[in-house]
Amino acid sequence: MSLWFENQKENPILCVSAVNMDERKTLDDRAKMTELERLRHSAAHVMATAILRLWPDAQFAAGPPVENGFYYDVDLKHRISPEDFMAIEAEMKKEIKANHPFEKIVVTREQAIADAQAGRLGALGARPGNPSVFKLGNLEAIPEGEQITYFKNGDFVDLCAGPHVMRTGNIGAFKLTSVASAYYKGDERNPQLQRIYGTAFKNKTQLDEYFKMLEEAKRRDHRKIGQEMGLFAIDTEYVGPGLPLWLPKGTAIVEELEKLAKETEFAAGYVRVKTPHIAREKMYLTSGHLPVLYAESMYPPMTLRAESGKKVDVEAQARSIEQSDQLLRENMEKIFPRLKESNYSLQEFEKDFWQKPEQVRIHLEKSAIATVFSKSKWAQLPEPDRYYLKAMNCPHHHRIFAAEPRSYRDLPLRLAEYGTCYRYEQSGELFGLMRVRSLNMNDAHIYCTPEQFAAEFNAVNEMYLKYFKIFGIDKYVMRFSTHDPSRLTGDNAKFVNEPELWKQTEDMVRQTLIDSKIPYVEVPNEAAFYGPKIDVQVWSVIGREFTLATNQVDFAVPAKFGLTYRDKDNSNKTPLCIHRAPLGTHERFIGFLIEHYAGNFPLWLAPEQVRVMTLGEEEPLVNYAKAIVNELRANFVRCESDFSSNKINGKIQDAEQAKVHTMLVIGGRDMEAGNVSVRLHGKGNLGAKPKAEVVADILQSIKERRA
RNA sequence: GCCAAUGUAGCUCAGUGGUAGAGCAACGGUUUCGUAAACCGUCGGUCGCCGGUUCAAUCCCGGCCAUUGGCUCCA
Repeated sequence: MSLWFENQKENPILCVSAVNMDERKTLDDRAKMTELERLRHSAAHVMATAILRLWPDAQFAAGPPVENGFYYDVDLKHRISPEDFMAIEAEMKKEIKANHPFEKIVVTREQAIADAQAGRLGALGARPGNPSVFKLGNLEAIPEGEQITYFKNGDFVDLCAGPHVMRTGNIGAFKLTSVASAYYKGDERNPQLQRIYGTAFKNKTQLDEYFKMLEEAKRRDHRKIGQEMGLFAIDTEYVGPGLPLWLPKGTAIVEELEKLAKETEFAAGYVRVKTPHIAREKMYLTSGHLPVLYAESMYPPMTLRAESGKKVDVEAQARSIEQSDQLLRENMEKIFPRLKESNYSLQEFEKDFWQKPEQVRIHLEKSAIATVFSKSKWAQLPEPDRYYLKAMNCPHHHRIFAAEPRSYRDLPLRLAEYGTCYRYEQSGELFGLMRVRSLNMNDAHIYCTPEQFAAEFNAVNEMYLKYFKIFGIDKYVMRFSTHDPSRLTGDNAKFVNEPELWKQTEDMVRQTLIDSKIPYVEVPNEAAFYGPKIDVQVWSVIGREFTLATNQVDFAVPAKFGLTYRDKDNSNKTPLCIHRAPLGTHERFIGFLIEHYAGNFPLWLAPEQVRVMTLGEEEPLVNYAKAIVNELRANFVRCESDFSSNKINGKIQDAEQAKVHTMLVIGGRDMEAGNVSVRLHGKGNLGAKPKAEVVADILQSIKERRA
């Protein structure tokens, strides 16, 4: 159940996209379950019933309806695989055929605890010695005074607040879809359970439609289309997982987006900067990314240290020392007897090294030398000099702010950059272009005074809306993320420890949102480490949901860098900083656009905007066609040609499959009349038109960024 | 990172304990075609990587890597 806003500003505050109708929603929320959700919730119970018939010792945790179906989390020794689905579905059918009523039973907390301990909850009967452990946990989460209920279908009794359909027979058509894993209550410290997914509908027709829709979604998948259209490639073997290569066609889109951003930002008073991709450790110790708050999302450092004019990889040495083996050392000592001397320095070693014959040197790996040599030297090495790949652009921008003295007259200062960042996302999180390790952010940092904050923050929000209009994005939610005070300090600290500033800035953002009447939802505990933020969550047409744009407040880091401006009263003050990325990253944004348009990009974005093809290869005809190609290319239109000996149907087939936006088909008749025949991708033949008119229309459409 | 599934030619996919096939693409030739596939031929693979079992492994077993579906995390 996802709620979104259809680009309207009617209801100022709004409800949550309840992806999980989970155990701990309020009873009120649960009562709002739609008919279909009830049906799926009931299907989850029936599935549990079936699983218990096959594996009586299964322990169940939570089994809610979700956006496209339902799941039930189960703890079971047997690993359920899709091969088991048939058997489970067969048991489910029996339960549905039996048409048991769903009976609601009200019990006392004492009774519920006793039943759980007897293993009777989420079970077909009492299971001595096998208590319903997860149900006990769920019981604890139910507030005092709230009614505790069971639902019973046939022999199966479950702790459940409902609601359900009347009878098992009301579950029309269902199918198990996948098995995944999930932590109990979503917490990775809890045991890992098997999550069995299924879906259910009122009838077979709707179920079939759903699977058809999934097929359609597969066709639109950005990974598939990106591959077919030659937009990007991910070369895990040579480049690395999560590090996409933009092929020429994809780069065309990248550059159109950058052009759009640059024009928009220029008009909004931004200035552009450029920064390197790496920085020294001090940068991130100062910003707070290191040592804790962002460390696990960063690539490990490159460690450099100058010694006798050579770069030495100190970290590699350290690792090698730990693993060094005696044999290696002995072999090395045969070649370099002085290694046995404790005061043998690296400089001396180097001299000796270069005196050895090449055949010897060639077999000595650098790391082997480091291993043997540094064993005694390690303690003498100076502090390593570490460089990190940047995970964010802000620290570099802060240093640009610091590069010159600033006056209140300079503010707001808006520094923009399409900056490339590198984040070490966990391996299981990588996903096509949507979740990658190298990302190009449509980034900018706005340094302003508290008085300027609301106007600047709003201007950023307005910029989102402007972009969304261009791309026809009408399903989105603004998510206002705040901090969790319990995570300012301690082992699982997630936010900078500035409780007062958190409160002030969160109030400020909330007020700005309310004043501007932008609909939003508030989500606790999801702020950036340096301040509250607004993310814009969108849904691609195939129902994939993710965060595109972001607008974040930073009250903490400018102060850590000692950034100040001279105010009217001649005092030095710390600016506020707004981090914003309305187009998110190229990777995710283009991934989204591919699915949004199903690869059928509007003319201005299309990788290949125009293809000119001829009927035949006669010279005059080809020359006429070439002149058109040249004219378009002279106007920066991405125009290709097909003058091959292929038949026209074949050429058209090729162009349609390549999703070329505009196809210009030229034969003798067109040439004689000074015409071209226009065919639009997916729209068929529009017939012959005067050449000049067609060219002008193409240029105009691109200029206006027509949808 | 965790759980599960998957990995065969550029792409989509067959297949087998005895060192592999199809269609499309690519390349060469023939064809000169008015809006979604003209015809013929050729090339193309360390069957993800490493190890084990076996006379013999792409197939069986183990480890690793990657992808996918989720979990956790996030632009």
